[in-house]
Amino acid sequence: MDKQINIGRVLTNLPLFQQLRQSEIVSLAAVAREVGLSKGQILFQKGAPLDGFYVVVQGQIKLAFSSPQGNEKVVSIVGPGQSFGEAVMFMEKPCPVFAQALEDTHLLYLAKQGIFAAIDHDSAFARRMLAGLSMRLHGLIRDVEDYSLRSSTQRVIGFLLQLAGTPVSGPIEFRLPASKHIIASRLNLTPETLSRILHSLSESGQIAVKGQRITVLDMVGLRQFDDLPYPPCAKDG
Amino acid sequence: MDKQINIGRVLTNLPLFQQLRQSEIVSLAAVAREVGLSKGQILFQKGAPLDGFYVVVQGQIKLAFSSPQGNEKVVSIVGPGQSFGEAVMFMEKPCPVFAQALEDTHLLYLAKQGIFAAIDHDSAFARRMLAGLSMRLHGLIRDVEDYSLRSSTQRVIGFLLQLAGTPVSGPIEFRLPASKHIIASRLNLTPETLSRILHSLSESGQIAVKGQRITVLDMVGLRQFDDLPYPPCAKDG
DNA sequence: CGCCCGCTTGATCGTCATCAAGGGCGGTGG
DNA sequence: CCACCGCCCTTGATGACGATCAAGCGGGCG
Repeated sequence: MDKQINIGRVLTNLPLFQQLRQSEIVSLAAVAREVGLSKGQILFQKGAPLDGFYVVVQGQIKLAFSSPQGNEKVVSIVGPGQSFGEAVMFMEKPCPVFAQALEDTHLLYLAKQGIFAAIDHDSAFARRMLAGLSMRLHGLIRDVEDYSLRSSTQRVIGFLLQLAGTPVSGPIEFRLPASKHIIASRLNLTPETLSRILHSLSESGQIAVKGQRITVLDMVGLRQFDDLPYPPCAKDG
Repeated sequence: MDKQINIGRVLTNLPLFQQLRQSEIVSLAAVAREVGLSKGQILFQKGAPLDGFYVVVQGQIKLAFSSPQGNEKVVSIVGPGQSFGEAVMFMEKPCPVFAQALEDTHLLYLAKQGIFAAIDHDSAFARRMLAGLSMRLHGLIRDVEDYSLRSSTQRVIGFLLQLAGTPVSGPIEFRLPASKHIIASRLNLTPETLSRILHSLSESGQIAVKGQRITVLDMVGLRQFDDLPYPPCAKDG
């Protein structure tokens, strides 16, 4: 296995650590541990304490919880360059979600001692952590907003538009970042409902679906397309 | 108006600033501004930038957003000693919610320059801010969990139990922290549904309701009471 | 070739929102 | 002190959205 990764290099490329001094990167790297997970493996269970946090180097981690009835709700899908677990680390409470690898995944584990040291040395780093957590918070508020006052179709549309990226005119193609039932859960839908919504969107000529491959035909049109199954004219035919 | 508040004293009593040196409290107090709001007044609109954050000295602030259709969803009800807006301040992005006084309210506004200075001087303060944001994040995740995989009855029960405080046996009485339609929105319910649920809970002998005054008759019983209108035996008669 | 898994499609059901009135309580004014 | 009004809250009837249950389909891989 010569796929040995250069921890310092990975850290340097993370947004969080972008402006850290080299010496600090080195000390962080010293407390970093590599973690390999194979697809389906659980990294930690809901309720576990965390003495550090994780950075995804390669692969994908899902954060989720499940109801007593066995239903599972995906809170977040974490990809390369992104991190998770900071909040739990700072809070020193049981983790509210569990973490599972969606594919073979390579992580870095950063123990809190190193992070605290970096905070002590460099208040700009502290600010960046604060900004990072704030972004995370913002994202969750968006989720709450979505779940609270948007229909399932609107959530799907929002999700697709987000994946499509910067609004340009003309068709855009991309892949779903995970299997459809994972996406469905992330959007608080059943797989059946997601399937029907994608179907109806493609029937109305807004998108094209081919497996995980989605083509948004017209971003502005899709954004307008708010819920209206048969809006103007043409109820017949 | 001799009801002049002592800013330093208020700050000292906040959990966030508990262990700050006196000198730091003084410099924070120097950048703090008092803000008075009367009931119903909007503090800031959704989308506004924030150059600092707020602490509630007295009164109540609701944080909410509203859909294009005019529906309003309360994200949080902030009471005395609690703060809000930190995340937006650190993020330097438009605020995802608007803030409105639920009653005549007295706030402290802390400009970010002062906070950043405190972070620079005292990394323990930085950690406490990080822990604070992490708690907030945790709370939002709980909300998402509630909305995603709990029924409306379960959400109401959870809310009541939280208000009831530490689990003791025997009846506990308390007041709802706001009018019922605000509570309903906070729980992602319509007022009608909340009313019906409270009614059914009191019919089943779990609670008693008198205006904003709630009596939980038995906390463990209520916690068990998960959704089951006719749970054990007796399907007949 | 055949199996398994992820996805789709159809039929039905439940939960909760919506629409529409009807109380009750507090506040104000006569 | 009583009458009136407005605001919450309640109660009832109905409907829609999305979940659930139950098959079918298709494609990748052994």
